[in-house]
Amino acid sequence: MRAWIGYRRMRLLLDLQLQRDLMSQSGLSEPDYDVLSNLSEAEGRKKRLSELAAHMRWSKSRLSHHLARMEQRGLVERHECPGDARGSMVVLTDEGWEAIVEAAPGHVASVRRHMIDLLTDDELDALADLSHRIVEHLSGQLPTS
Amino acid sequence: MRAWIGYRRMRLLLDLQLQRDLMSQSGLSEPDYDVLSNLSEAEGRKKRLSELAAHMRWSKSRLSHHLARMEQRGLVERHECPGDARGSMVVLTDEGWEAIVEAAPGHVASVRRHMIDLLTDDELDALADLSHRIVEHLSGQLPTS
DNA sequence: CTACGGTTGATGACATGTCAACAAACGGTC
DNA sequence: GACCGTTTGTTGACATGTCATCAACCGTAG
Repeated sequence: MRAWIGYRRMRLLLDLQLQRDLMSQSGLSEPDYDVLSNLSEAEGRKKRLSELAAHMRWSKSRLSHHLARMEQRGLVERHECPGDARGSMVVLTDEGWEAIVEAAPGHVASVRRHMIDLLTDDELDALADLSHRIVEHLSGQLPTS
Repeated sequence: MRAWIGYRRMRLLLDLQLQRDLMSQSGLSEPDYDVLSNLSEAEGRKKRLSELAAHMRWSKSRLSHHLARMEQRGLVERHECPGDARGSMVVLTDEGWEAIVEAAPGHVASVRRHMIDLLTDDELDALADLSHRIVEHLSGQLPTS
């Protein structure tokens, strides 16, 4: 029970803090950051919408809505998908690239300050292990979507 | 980094799973459950709105909106607050009490199944300790609100 | 070629959360 | 008692996420 209560409260406060740091430093929300980060690591800074959604474990609907908003801000673009007229390619714009490049160091520092630096090496190992186990467990029984 | 990535993914999947279990078993969302749970433990099954908000670390606005929705479903009621004509007392209705009593066992079982039972005693201790330390750290630098 | 079931992504309605502005009431001071 | 800064809770506008639905497109079977 201690572990559960602690986890809940940590999750609440940590998210709040990171969200605020990120927003104040770069004007990006965490979902924005995740999308940009994923795209920036992709081949050619672009990715098929459904692949992106699957990798992030977002619904296509959510991603589509979010991209619409990011598109309006000039961070990404939708291009036609060669070989599949249904699909769309999500492309990182130069502006989006700059945004993630500027935001990343601050975000990483923020994560270190509020989490990583507070834990011992043993604790980090334990956390990595246990979260990996839980993720494995849950991945097995998620909807195939 | 492993710890960070793992934590992120665990958080995403675990929330999804628990949310779905809870919703399908009892028709309550996690925020609903948290509100009801808090109220059910309170003196006389009622609590001042701002106290409730502070204890849950929700904004008063969020709580007010959420209560409006829960009130429409008959789970809670707003009463006048004796001694402070501004305030409002949030009161658990009988219906709300039944809802939380029925939902609790399933939710606890769900938490055990997807998290607690997957971890060793050492890991649970470690998680409790590290989350407590992070919460302490973050509590120190939160807005006074 | 045509038909058919499955996939892809967009969309509208709606639930939820954030933020800023507000009115009412409080409490201490003069 | 009138004043004034603070606290309380509500509200509206808006950002975000979910769900069901849809049209267009794919691939395959006949």
